[in-house]
Amino acid sequence: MREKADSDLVRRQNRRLVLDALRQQGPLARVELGRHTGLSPASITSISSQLIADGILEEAGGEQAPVVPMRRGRPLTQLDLNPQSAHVLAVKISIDGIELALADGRGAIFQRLTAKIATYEAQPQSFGAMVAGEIAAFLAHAQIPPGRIARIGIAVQGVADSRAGTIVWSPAFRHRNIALQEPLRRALGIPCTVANDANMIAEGLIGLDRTRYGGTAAMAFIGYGVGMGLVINGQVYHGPTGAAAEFGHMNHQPGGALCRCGRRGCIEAYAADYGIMRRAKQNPDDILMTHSAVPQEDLLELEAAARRGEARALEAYAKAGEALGYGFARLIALLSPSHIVLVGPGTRAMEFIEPHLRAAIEAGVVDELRRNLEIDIVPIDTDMIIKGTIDGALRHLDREVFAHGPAAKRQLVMEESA
Amino acid sequence: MREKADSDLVRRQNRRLVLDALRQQGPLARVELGRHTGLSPASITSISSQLIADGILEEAGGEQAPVVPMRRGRPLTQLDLNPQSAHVLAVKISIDGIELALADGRGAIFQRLTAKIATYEAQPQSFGAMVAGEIAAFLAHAQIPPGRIARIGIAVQGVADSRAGTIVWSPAFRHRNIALQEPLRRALGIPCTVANDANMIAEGLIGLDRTRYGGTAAMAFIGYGVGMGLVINGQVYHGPTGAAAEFGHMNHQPGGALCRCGRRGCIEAYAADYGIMRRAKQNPDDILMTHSAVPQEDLLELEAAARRGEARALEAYAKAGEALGYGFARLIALLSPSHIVLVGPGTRAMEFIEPHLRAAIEAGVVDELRRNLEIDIVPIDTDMIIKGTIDGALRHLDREVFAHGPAAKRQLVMEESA
DNA sequence: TGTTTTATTTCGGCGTCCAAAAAAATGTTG
DNA sequence: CAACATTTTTTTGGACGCCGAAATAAAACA
Repeated sequence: MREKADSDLVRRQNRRLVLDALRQQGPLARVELGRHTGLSPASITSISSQLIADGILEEAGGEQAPVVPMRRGRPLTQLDLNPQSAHVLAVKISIDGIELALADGRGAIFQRLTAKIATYEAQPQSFGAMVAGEIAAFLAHAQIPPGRIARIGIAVQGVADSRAGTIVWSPAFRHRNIALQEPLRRALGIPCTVANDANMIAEGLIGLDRTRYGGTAAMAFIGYGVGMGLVINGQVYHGPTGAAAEFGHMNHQPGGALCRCGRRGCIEAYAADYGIMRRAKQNPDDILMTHSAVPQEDLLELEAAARRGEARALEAYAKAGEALGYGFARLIALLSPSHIVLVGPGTRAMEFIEPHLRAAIEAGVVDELRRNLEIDIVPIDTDMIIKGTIDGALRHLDREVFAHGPAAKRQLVMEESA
Repeated sequence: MREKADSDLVRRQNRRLVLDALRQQGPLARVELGRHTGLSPASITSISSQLIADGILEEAGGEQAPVVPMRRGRPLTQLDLNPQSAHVLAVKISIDGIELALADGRGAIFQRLTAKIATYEAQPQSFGAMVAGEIAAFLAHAQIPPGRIARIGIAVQGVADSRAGTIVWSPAFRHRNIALQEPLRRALGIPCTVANDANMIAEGLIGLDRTRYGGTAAMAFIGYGVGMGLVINGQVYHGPTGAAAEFGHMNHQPGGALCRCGRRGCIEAYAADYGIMRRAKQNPDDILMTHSAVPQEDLLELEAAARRGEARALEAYAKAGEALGYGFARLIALLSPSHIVLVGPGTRAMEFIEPHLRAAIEAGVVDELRRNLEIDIVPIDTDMIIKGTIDGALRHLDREVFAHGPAAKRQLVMEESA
């Protein structure tokens, strides 16, 4: 509510409504678009024909299975996003690894690559250029000119400043404040977004089910770390500085267990892989194990131990549940979200964690505030970060580019009349 | 971004921009309105003349001191809100007391009343009618017909459901779920908002300084209880159920001190008047003193004791600071607001609380997240709740009524042409 | 009194929406 | 198989609100 309204805003908003409906629902006929957006058939005709002319939409080829084939009247002509409208690139950076995925305008991934890249010892001055190099090589190999890529989304563990386009702090890096947006823009000429990986999961979940998660929800990722994406009024919340929802580093216990971030008592220090493992092995609270990830075998063995009923394993999971539960209780007191979603490999052991988690929520927050709360545990999909990054990049494109329409339009009109 | 855009939306949005600018800046000339809103002079003329015709604005009488008197050119004609456009009523309900204030369309209070009213033993079925009775009597005495009141705002301690228009739980009531909106609408025919008192303080602070608090900020009230108003992207956050930002009942310490809400370890149980007093007197943590407010003399005496350096008083304030500080640390991890504002009588003892509060924030949250954080301690103004309630009601009117324009317009146009 | 300056209003054009009517494309039926 | 029914889509004409430019208004200055 800061922007002045004029016919430009009207066009932008309504074009975006049409694009949103198609992203959400898949191919739709014009009448259906009218129902979804509230616009009249006349307006839909006008908007969609412009979007088609702009190369953003296309009429679906007749091979589309007619859903309701036996009906009188003129058949529906489905409209869909034009996959050629633009390509987007999702980049996921983890400890000493980088994952690239190239998607078309509909979000379908058609090329991907996983590569080693030295992150932990990387220098802030040069890392951006290194990533740009990886991307350039990947695009060259895929035979896609960089100009076809409309946007790059980068997901990274830790604190990202999405405004400045930098990695503020990440467990994957020894150094701080690593710029990415600016080096990539310089090297490749492509705009880019840097975001926390959990925020991208939230972005993906919104794409999956907007009616469920489109209100106010908290998505917690539990695994090698504890992250969160916060959805407030249907938007992933980024906060004034572009860094927020650091649930993993929300304090649970003053002066408590040592966390990777250097503070004491963070939720992550109890509920991330390394925190659980540390406790299960009865290692002291104030010692951090190596910076590399906890081996998968060890985690599976711990789950097996818990299944056998071994007290130490159960106790470690209980403590994780308690830390998570009190964290959620505190979050609920502040925001009272309608959904809390748990995702990530850590949910494998949920049977041992959940009772303590729920008990802590009950002990920690007034009944009234959690009356309409649902807790969802979503099956693990390691690709969710990549998918969410692509979704987010495409929605950004819709909003900031496609909704505006081509800047050249006025000139074309003038040429015609001349 | 759910609403379809048409000329109706354009009118609404731009009328609202004009109203917002006037509420924020006071009287403005048309050119200045143009600068504030981004609209062209032609549009401002058109919009303002309609708003004047609707009785919402008026041209300021010449008695207005010309700010820049010696200037060439046609002098500015100031426009201002018409105080007669509507009246709003603010109601503040506290333990066994009710406060009423009647304000004009500019927010100036011109009539007020403080009365006793039995809240604690009030029945959920009848309390709404009782309040309606008080209001009717007040209006009769003020010789204002109820039809002149466009909106009632009710501020109450505790958890309010602003969607349902009820008091969900409040320390001022023994019973729960007390309906207000519906009884008032039935008895008086006036729409009404029920909100938490701290949210209304936030509303008032936004009105005071929108550039400072119009982004993302947390306003904490410290006094007989601990409340919070959360401003997210310039809007007071109400949450999906209409109840949120229950900072006072955010857990600080699992299994800790008993709180008025019945849970253990809430921040309020350490930082509200009764919590501080309990600790200073070394009463056990799990005993609640009477439900009446802590006497003012006792609080002043405790402050004096702290000033004399008495250990028990200092320790109680230290504990309060720690509870508040860790609460803020947790809040910052989630939302990283740009401002935290402390208001209320509890800030009188801030010199004893603040060092511990700041130490807890430092211990509890990564440096990066609090880099752009400012903590403001705002001088106590007991009237802030009333003022904020009025501000909120007027902004609601602007948005939902004045921005739309009269429904009769179409008919008028048709009559003219006939 | 005429000139300069600044504020406001008027006028004509533009872009987008919508309702209603027309056109298109197909199924149904005698 | 031609006329009718039904549904989708496009076309047409009118409304609304914005804007730029020109006109008008109201003062100070000279």
